[in-house]
Amino acid sequence: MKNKEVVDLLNRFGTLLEIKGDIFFKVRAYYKAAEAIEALGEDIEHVAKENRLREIPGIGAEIDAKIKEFLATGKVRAYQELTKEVPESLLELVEIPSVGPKKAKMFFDKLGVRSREDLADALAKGKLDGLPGLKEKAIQNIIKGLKLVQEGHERMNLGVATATAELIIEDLSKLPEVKDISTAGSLRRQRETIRDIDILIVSPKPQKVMEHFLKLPAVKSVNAHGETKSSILTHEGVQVDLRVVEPSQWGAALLYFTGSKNFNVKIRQIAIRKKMKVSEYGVFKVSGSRETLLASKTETACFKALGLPYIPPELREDIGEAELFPAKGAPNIPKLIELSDIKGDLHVHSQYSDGHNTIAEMAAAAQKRGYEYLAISDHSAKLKVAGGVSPQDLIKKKKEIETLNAKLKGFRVLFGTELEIDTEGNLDYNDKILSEFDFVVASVHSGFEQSREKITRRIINACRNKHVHAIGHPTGRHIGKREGYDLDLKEVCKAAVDTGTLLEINSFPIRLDLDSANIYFARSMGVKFTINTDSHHVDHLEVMRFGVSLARRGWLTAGDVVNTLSLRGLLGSLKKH
DNA sequence: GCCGTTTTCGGCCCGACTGTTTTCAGTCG
Repeated sequence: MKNKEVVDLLNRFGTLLEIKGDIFFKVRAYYKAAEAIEALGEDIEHVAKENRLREIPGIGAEIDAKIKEFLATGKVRAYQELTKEVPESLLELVEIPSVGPKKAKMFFDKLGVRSREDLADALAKGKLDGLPGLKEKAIQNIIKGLKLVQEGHERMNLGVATATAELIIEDLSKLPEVKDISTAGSLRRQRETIRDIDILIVSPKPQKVMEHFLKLPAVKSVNAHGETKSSILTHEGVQVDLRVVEPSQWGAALLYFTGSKNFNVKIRQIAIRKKMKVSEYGVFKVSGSRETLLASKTETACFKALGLPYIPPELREDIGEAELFPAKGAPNIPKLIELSDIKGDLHVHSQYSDGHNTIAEMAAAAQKRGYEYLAISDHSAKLKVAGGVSPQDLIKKKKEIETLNAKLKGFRVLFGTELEIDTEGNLDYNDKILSEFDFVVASVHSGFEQSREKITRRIINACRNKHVHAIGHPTGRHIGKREGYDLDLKEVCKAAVDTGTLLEINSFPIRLDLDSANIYFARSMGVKFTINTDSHHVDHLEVMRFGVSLARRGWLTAGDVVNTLSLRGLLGSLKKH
């Protein structure tokens, strides 16, 4: 999939135009197109080949042509022309906090600064002194920003962000002045990766809350602090933004700070059409210069005032925008899956392969979570680095599970495997062995660099085996480490639907694979899913919440996910041998 | 550059904070 490359290209295009000083709406058109493709889920090369790019909202004739040129030649002539005027390396400059397109342009025009290195050099030589609109404080901020960006302020995964936020929320919640508290922003929308943590608080005494916040032990430095808004950096380099609002503004503020940015734009456009206005202070009726407050206390009331149903935070994205804001009529919001719908986990490891805990320990932990079943899906023999289970040990493992099941009440351990799909697309165990398992999830752990055709063929081959129930972590990505392998997801979805094979939503925070855009796309193809944790420790069972969030972001209902079924229902729904 | 139950031309979301300013531009979300 070249989606990410196209997204990068369009974002770079937009930023370079912005530095050049082109009109803002043109710049935004590029950003909007990039966001639309990020939410696509489908392989952009497919879409381009079938000449459907212009069906994507935000892509018109110009960007359509540029994407096609890029896919065909790997280059875009207009982009190369642009970089002659505005060097590509200036993109490094706008990544520095407090340096935007205007300053980047000024540094380039007046000082010939082309990169972060140049800027550091110019700073050291005091060349920024005397530039218009730039005094001591601003220069200090640039120095700080430069240091920050050199240390790396990467997006963190949902697991890390959640842990950080929950610590801070726990601390702030103890204050009697804090009446209500919630995450906002991308964390509340449960995006797979988070840059900054947003926290919203209701308090009649904002000053007290702010004072306490700025003195939290986690705080390393303060970026900004005002009466209602402050921003800090933790020792781990995580930016946390806090807003404090009046009780009467809770709903409007929560709606606003949850975003996404494009979602806010969208509902404001709707408001304008209805002669209304939406801000973080409420939904207002506008007539002439008069504004009358219609709603602000709860999110539900704000949506209602706009003539919309309640839209869960996970859906406030570009994904599914066409369903969310249909040209005619009201959005039809499905009843999304919830964590409490999950009745079991079908992909966890035990000491038989590379897990830390015994089967009995894993089972006890799962039962404690209220599950009805747990499939112990250890690695298959070939994955030696992860202690793959030999055929001889499988016999022992199956016996152990049978003995344990005889003792357990209202709970069943399933005999599973995470089956290796080898570099040629062969499966690790033979059909006779495979027929013994209750559950088989087949995964790719090798040959990541192979061509799209080859990897796709390997996975489709696994789908075609009648004993394979699911494909594990289908794209193989590791957030922050490596992209997934080059996969033709559409073909895999077709094969999955044809053969009744499930696609896994892997909840482990560094995987979160399929991602939400992929899930939304696969759902549209008719795929069914299983949400698993890939736990290697009893504590990992907890990450199921992230998989469910992902499923919600992909618009899934409980009916789309097999491990919401009772044990009987599950066994009945799995591919027949 | 995109888009159309206000429009094929003329619009395109809204506000806080900072640092520099004597009224506002730039940055950020």
